[in-house]
Amino acid sequence: MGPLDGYLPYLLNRAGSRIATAFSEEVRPLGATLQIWRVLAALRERDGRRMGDLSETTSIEVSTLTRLVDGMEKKGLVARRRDAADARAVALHVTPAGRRLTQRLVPIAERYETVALAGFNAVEAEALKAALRRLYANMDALEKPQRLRG
Amino acid sequence: MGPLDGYLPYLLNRAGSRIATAFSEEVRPLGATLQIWRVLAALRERDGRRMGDLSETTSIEVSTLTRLVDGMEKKGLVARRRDAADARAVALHVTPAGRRLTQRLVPIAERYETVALAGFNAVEAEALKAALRRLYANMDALEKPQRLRG
DNA sequence: CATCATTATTTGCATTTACAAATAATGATG
DNA sequence: CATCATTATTTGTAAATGCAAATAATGATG
Repeated sequence: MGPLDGYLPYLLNRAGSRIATAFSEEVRPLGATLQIWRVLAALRERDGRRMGDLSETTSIEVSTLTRLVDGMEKKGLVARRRDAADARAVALHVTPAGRRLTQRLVPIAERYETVALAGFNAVEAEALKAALRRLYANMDALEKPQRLRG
Repeated sequence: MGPLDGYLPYLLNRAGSRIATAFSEEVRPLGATLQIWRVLAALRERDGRRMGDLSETTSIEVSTLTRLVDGMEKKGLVARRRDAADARAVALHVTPAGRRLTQRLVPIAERYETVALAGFNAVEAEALKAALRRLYANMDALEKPQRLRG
């Protein structure tokens, strides 16, 4: 393995960390954090998600998510409800206050995307996104082999 | 802003987290962690780096790095030395034990790169890396405007 | 050489994080 | 319907993290 800046996981982490740090700093005055934004963004896409689903989408470990949601509930941003279909599960719903905060965060998030992709044309930007999706899917190969059901 | 999976920072974090989690799990039996690997990899590229430099290259916050290095020193992987040129700075050096651990981690790291880029040809892989470097550089625009010196 | 602004690292401390174990509910199976 | 394996979430607890303040050393400046 040669220089760090030819190593993909390094480049990925470096870029991700830099966006994350800058974004965190920027939303702090609004009383938000990056993790809160991730949850709100996931619920904005689809409200009433379960904890497990939310954990998967946000890449936040479930036990961490539980406590993050505790805090968001205290702030009145979301509400836990027992899932109608399966009472083991908890469905999370945004409140009006949560929606208002989301509305303030979306433009910031959009700006980050714009800045990050400055100088990329539409084709290049889409190629990058496609590559990242592909990369994510490729990692299936390293997952603990799942027991087959049935 | 539309669906999450069209949002670049989301894709970036998702891919990065997935690699990070899998890698962490895999190196745990060796007594290593992802952060330890990051430090060792940076020192492998260039030994005797200062803490600040190391923090920048690894994306680990300096105060966190200090304590991480404390632990690595206790494990005998690295040694702190006062920087020759500037006694305010601390230069970090790998020990033989650190080198041995690095040698065991490199093949694992290489495998991660291979798996992540499965199905990419050389041109596509290089394009992705170039895009990530570019994206990282683009974030300069959001940095707190630095006071000019002189 | 004392003072002072600057830079590099460490420490204090409160919060966040993650693994593992505990709890809660489901859906068979007998 | 009691039992049991399975799935979803939470809790216990120790370690990692990050901001802010403290410490240490430098390099002018007088």
